[in-house]
Amino acid sequence: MSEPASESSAQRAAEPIATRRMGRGRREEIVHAAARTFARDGYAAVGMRDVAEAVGIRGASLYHHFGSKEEILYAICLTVTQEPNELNLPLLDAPGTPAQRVAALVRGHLEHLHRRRVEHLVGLHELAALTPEHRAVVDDHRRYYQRRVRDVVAAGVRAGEFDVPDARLAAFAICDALNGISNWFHDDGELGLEAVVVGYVDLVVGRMLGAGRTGATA
Amino acid sequence: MSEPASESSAQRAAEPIATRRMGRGRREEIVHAAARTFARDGYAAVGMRDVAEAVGIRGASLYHHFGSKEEILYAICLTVTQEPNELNLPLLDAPGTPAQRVAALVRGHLEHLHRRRVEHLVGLHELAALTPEHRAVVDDHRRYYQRRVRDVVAAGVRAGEFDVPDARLAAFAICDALNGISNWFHDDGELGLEAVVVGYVDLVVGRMLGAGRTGATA
DNA sequence: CCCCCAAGCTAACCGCCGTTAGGCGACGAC
DNA sequence: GTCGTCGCCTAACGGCGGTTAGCTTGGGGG
Repeated sequence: MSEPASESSAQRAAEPIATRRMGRGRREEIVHAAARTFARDGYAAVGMRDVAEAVGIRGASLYHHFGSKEEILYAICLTVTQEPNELNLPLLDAPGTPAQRVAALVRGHLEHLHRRRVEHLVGLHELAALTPEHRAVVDDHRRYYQRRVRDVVAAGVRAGEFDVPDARLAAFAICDALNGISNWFHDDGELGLEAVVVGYVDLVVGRMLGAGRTGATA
Repeated sequence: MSEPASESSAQRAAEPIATRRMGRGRREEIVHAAARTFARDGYAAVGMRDVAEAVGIRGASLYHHFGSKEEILYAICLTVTQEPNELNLPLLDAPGTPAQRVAALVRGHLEHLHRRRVEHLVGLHELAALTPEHRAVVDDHRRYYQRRVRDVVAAGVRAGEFDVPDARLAAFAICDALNGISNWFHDDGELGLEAVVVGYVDLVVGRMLGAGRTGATA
């Protein structure tokens, strides 16, 4: 939806990023490889040459796809803020009770967290390295997500389905608990993704929000 | 060199004699100043000269107190992992029901989070910059804390006071929700610390752990 | 009274890393 | 065919920043 018109693309040629369709797959490849490296060693400890090596090219060649190192980080951060907004938030607009919709959001959030695991690790920890403008965009996306969560919680409270004194606090607790998962979840751990999804839907919807008595969590 | 630069002489004159005698407190002063700077600009973007300027000395002089920049970061990380272990975990050994003990831990945790706010911001986000050995120590402290939380949750479940299917998941959710607070809490916000403490004790102990029915949370 | 050490300073090094300049082969369009 | 341009290359710059070396000073213990 939101197409951030970066001024840096104007200096390069009369061809903005949006029309560069050739390198689209390449861009995603670079972003993903960079995310993996950043997640393992930290953004600051990884050089452009390292990122380039991860995709089999030379460091300077990266500048044919991205204007700067920070732009790569920005792309990573967008996939963990903008993408959930586009994929998960529609679940809150789907038909059903607030409990059902929150449950669907929790599941969708965790599946996205799992699918883009390395990107989330980077996007949660390396925000300080972003340009102030990019940081503002990312923060806006995240704030909007939290606000939508808060709104659906408040709606559930008004409908008598949820029972929490403060929808704001509950929304914060929910979002923090969900996002924190990416810090400890491992594919090879004792807990499978589905077990975590079921457990967190129960914890969040059934217990924290107090919707267990209506039995509408499934 | 008979006449030093005006700037350094001004700094020297601005520092009373008290600075000279503080051999022990100087480290803490540096750590706190560094934490504030790291929290605002990010560890990588802050140079030793910046940290030094924050305490009124020159960059090279920092090496009389710390062996490296990473050692300062390590000290910060210890105050947000080792210190909670020493201050908060004893609350779990105090007399009382599991619900009361968890409630006390939540309060203690949030108060420490507030007292060492900048240190927590750094300690949560800059772990990647630590030496592998230091990183291991910090991770050990954090794992131990989480394990103690899990154990008291499990104890409450065995005592019939809590009602959660998986103590591990509940402990993760609790710790993540608590630590996440430092990312959004502001002293000048609408929510005061005490309101957050009360709200989270209710959310975590009363609702997530299901101890509301026994009325033992206070 | 003298010596030593803690704590600070200036100067400088040096290696890393983001970034730029300019060239070269391949390939699709005309 | 030829032309442009896309993607990649090599070479190199520029400087930032952590770290070291060596000096000065002031205060406290012997």
